[in-house]
Amino acid sequence: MTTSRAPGHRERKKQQTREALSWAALRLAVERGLGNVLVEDIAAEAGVSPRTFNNYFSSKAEAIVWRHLDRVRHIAELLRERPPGEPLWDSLTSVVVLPFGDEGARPDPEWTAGVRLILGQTELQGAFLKAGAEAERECAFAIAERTGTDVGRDLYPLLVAAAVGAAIRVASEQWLRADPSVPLPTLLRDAMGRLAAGLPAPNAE
Amino acid sequence: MTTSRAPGHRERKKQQTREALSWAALRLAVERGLGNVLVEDIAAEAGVSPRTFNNYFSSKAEAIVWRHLDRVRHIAELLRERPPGEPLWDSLTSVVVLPFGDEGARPDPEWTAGVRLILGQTELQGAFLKAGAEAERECAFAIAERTGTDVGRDLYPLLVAAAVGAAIRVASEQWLRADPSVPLPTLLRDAMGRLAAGLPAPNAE
DNA sequence: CCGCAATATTGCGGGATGCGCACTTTTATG
DNA sequence: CATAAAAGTGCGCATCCCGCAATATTGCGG
Repeated sequence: MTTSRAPGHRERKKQQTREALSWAALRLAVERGLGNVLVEDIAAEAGVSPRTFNNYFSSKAEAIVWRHLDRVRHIAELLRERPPGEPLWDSLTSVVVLPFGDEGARPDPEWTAGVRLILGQTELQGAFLKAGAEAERECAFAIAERTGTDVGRDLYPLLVAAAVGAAIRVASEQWLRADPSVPLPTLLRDAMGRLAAGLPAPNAE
Repeated sequence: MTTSRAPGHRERKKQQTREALSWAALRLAVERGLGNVLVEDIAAEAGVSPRTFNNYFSSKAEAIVWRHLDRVRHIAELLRERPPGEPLWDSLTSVVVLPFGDEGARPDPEWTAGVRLILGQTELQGAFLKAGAEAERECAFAIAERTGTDVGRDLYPLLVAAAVGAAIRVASEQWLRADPSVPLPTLLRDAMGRLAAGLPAPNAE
């Protein structure tokens, strides 16, 4: 649980194995389809026994989605590093955009394929959302610190975290769907801006 | 079993069976714990063969969560029935609160137990969230009609739907956690109000 | 540098699941 | 009433998830 006083070198290798497994799972699933990948294959790809796979992940889906979770998890940390004076929603927006590369940056085909796989395969969506929810809870704590609220009693921090999670999710979906490719950070900023503005109905026209 | 006398309502019986299965799954899982319930038991409880269970649901989790999905699904319909003049967020709030009973109403122990089970058991959360996401997509269409936007091109309707879904989720969790029981509709209104207000940081004090 | 204790990995095995396939029963239609 | 369509059923298999116990690896103190 507490990561602090470990000598690290052992934990390090574990994390390495975990990453290798997650990576292998994603790669195989992308290239030959989720249904045609056995746990056995993933383990082989990562150089461990099939049984070991389940020491790290309790399902294929969990393994594939883990990289995402790890990524979004950083958002909470990043949020804590923001200058305390900054308005909350400015912090949130910066922090949400950050892990997804700079505005004009590379799509990163590896990442794109992963997102496409996850959002496409029905069986992964559950795990994906669940991972997202976990990440949200961590963010909620950071938000609570920031706003002087209590995760246990006030609904505010969890609500904000969930809303932000929703924004990320929706922006990502739209990003994949967008025909003339629009940079994800742009979509994220748009979504966050609307949230902060109270999601007013767009003056249609 | 009741043979529906009216012709054509084969669909009716199917729905009936589906409901029986979902109901049985929920009931058994609540009373003896999810891990101690076999598909076989659920099927027996509903009076069909185990194989038939999988014709309706592809997992225990899906069966349990289905009732929830069915419930939330109505929100989209309800939204379409609102007077077109009403401000969007007023409509949304009404419609969100509606399926969960009136303000001062019954807790409905059956429902409470179900929610508690779903939010507690890790294995159900994925399915639960996935079902929620599906419901959100349906709501998005209703919102798009209402606001003259396009689900395929604009990110607005999906964003609003996802935010509303987040509000429902968070409010429900808080409702279970609340020590001096607070009515769920109250929490829902609170959450929706904050969303519509742009989730301003509460003036701490 | 060595042996010991903690921890990680592995193999085995069983219970349960999800689903394809073919067969039987029920229901709707002409 | 005959017959086709659709739902329910039984069987079997590939896979999965996990507990348990044995083994290998790692880190630490002497």
